[in-house]
Amino acid sequence: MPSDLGHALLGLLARRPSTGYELARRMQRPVGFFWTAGHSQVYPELARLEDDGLVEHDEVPGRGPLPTKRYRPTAAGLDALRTWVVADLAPQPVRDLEVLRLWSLWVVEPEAAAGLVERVRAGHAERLAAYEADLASLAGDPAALEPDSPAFASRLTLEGGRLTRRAALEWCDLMLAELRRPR
Amino acid sequence: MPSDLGHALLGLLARRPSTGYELARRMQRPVGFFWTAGHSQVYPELARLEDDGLVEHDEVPGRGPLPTKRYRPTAAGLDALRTWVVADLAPQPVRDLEVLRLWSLWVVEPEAAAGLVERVRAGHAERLAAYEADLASLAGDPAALEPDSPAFASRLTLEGGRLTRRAALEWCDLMLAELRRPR
DNA sequence: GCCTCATATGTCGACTGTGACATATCGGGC
DNA sequence: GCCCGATATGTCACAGTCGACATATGAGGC
Repeated sequence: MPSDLGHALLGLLARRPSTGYELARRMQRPVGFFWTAGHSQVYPELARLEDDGLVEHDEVPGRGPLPTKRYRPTAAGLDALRTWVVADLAPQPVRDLEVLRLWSLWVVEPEAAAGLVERVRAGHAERLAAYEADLASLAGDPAALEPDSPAFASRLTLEGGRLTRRAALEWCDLMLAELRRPR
Repeated sequence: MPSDLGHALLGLLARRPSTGYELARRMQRPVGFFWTAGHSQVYPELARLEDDGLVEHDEVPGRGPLPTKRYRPTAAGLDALRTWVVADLAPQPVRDLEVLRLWSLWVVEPEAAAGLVERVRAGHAERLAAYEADLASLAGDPAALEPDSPAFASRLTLEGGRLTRRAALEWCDLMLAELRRPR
């Protein structure tokens, strides 16, 4: 039973075989849009997946001090991924530091509060731009319309990011209007 | 320097003095909408905050085996909260298990994928209902319009939840339409 | 009278996640 | 010729989180 991180790695490898180093980079982007991991998590997790027979590797020429290993999922690994994707999932607790701060917005002056909201808004705008850039690069790809293609799933998750970030921007504008309403 | 959890507790106590037990409940709802903690986290964190002089307590009659302590923030605690609210914050990494699964949606049959999306949609709908219930209970409160009132910050965060969950529902409907489009 | 639930505080071990440390090579710019 | 950054794999210590364990009382239902 791999962890969530293990399934994230299986999801990456199902799209394309990779070395641990490449996986760590792919965990920053595009997967980092909704799940992140550093290389110090990736390497031990790959070893566990291999122990469980869910991935296998061969060695390729590389530039590191240790042998460079290229991993790919086994048939059992793909099965585990398919099972996990549609398995029951508990209601997900939200963990959002920005909203936690906004919840205590009333303790500071409206002026300072508006400054905070501006910064939060900028973060959402930046993310929205990243989503739209990635969506644009998928726009011409006919595979993005086929439900059994990775590009299809990529497009849908990016659409989700776009919709939620747009809503977040709308929310920030609402807050700014209220904080700056003359009183 | 308290942790994020410590600031969350200060934010709760700034609204209303509470016992550790009450704080643990309040961390499930309403704060649990965007940050959760169990009582096993709350008690040690309260002790740390008291060591740092940010909260203080008196003992009140109670039904537990140990003395029941009611905590309130000190002046230093309120200062720490105000400072933290508007402090610089690093871009927040997203960590969303549902989206991580959806990103591997392409490995399963569209039928099964649609089932997953239906369940995700139901979770969003449930949360949206909770936000709207809490918003309704604030609707008649004139304090919810005053930026220096806790009710004001509560209302804004709930509005944010409403907007983002509505966007999530819209997204789920989009995915369902694509997965069930005849081919 | 008894059982159960809510009140109430706390500890402990397991797991996860983060950043720093360690090591070594190849390619490109100065 | 030299330094730097990217490639490449791994370990370790620390902090945060979560569920289980431990304990004890008062209130209400049966």
